[in-house]
Amino acid sequence: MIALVDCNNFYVSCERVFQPQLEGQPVVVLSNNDGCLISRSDEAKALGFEMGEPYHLARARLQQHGVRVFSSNYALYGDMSRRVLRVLGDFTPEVDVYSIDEAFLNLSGMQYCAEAGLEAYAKTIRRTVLEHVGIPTAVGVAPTKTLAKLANRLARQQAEQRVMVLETEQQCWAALSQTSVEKVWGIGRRYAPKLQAENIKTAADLAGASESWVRRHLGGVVGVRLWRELRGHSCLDFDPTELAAEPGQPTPGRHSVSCTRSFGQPQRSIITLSEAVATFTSRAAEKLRLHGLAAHVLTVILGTDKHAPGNGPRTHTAVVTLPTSTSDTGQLIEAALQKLRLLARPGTAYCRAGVTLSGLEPAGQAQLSMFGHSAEQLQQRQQLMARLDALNARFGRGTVRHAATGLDDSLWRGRRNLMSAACTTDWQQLWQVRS
DNA sequence: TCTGGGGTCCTAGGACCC
DNA sequence: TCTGGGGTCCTAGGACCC
Repeated sequence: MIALVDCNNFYVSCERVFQPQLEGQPVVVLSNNDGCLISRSDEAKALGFEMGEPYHLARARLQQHGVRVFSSNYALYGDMSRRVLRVLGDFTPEVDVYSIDEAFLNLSGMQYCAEAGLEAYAKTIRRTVLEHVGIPTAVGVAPTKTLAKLANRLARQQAEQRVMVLETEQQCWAALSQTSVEKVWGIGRRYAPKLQAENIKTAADLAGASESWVRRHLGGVVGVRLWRELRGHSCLDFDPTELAAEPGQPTPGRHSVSCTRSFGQPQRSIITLSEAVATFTSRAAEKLRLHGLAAHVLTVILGTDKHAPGNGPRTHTAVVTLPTSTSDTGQLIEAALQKLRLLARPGTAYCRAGVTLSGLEPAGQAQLSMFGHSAEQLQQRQQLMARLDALNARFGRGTVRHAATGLDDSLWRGRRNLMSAACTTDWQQLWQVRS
């Protein structure tokens, strides 16, 4: 059996932990660049605010209803997420982290812990996370990941306990018939109307369709996998995440690492674009080293205004294959800027840029003659990166950085005017209690 | 004026090669 | 005059998820 633990309205919950006066109040959290609403308290949902709604369109109504608005504070949310995962790790040795606010727990073989039954065990998980971290969760338990997601949705509708266990086949079918098909994990805005038109209204209707029908109408192998999962046959890998891993230990299963951002203002100057791309490359390289990985493919991305009329391509990409894999910021920046100069068209206004690193492999698979460096030079560069990361970890991101990232990011940096303090990860922003 | 970012997987067309 | 087929790489985009 698989449990899905989901921290509903996670970002709002994080803000509430340190500002308890927000409890019971309508609260929303914005995306990067203060662009859209990405987390809403139940009170804000009840007022009609939608997921992904543009902030500039919602602003007047938010003000009118006295909704508290926050820019996203990923330093805080990331740290709270790690705390939740640490608690979950006490309930099973196998935790598969799905996103910042969701994780699958493998409960097979945990019968001896769950003697009082899976429902009691799920309630204990929920209570413990709330007591230790202050974050509310919902827990769905079922035979497959897709059914656990479905159980989780139903759990959220429970008044108090927010736990739902689907153990028997009858329980699974009952849950499937209570769930409309567009709520199924993997059915998005394109497939939902198609299924409705075929008179498939509920998850049970879909599970009851024939395999060949599903293969034909639901994207081939992807649809069949979903269909089997709904019928209780596990098709999605359970891929335990190494929670205790020290930073720098290779993280398996990852295929790419990116850093892309929208600019506060459109940018035309190659100098500004270069500084932004160098900054994003540095950040991606940090992530790479944190996961103990090295990349041998780098993609530079430039995006024009995706909301402007016209049919031309909205993103332009250029791919570099590096001589060998690396996680060295300097080498990655050099490669990225070389490509950027070929990609950027003079006079074009770009609204977004980024870098994706792929072709990942565990770092340290000695890459001699990398960019013409000897083994000693290579070792020195690795030590340099380790020092850089240690300094930035201690004194804050960007304390020591490459000159190519520029001195002034105010031209291109996105807006984040409403941010709460990074009160669990930054000594300068510790939580203050006034008497 | 102002519309996120980070992922995965799949498909399609053009250029190029043999 | 007659103008194949298979492969790779690149770019772009679609679909889905959180």
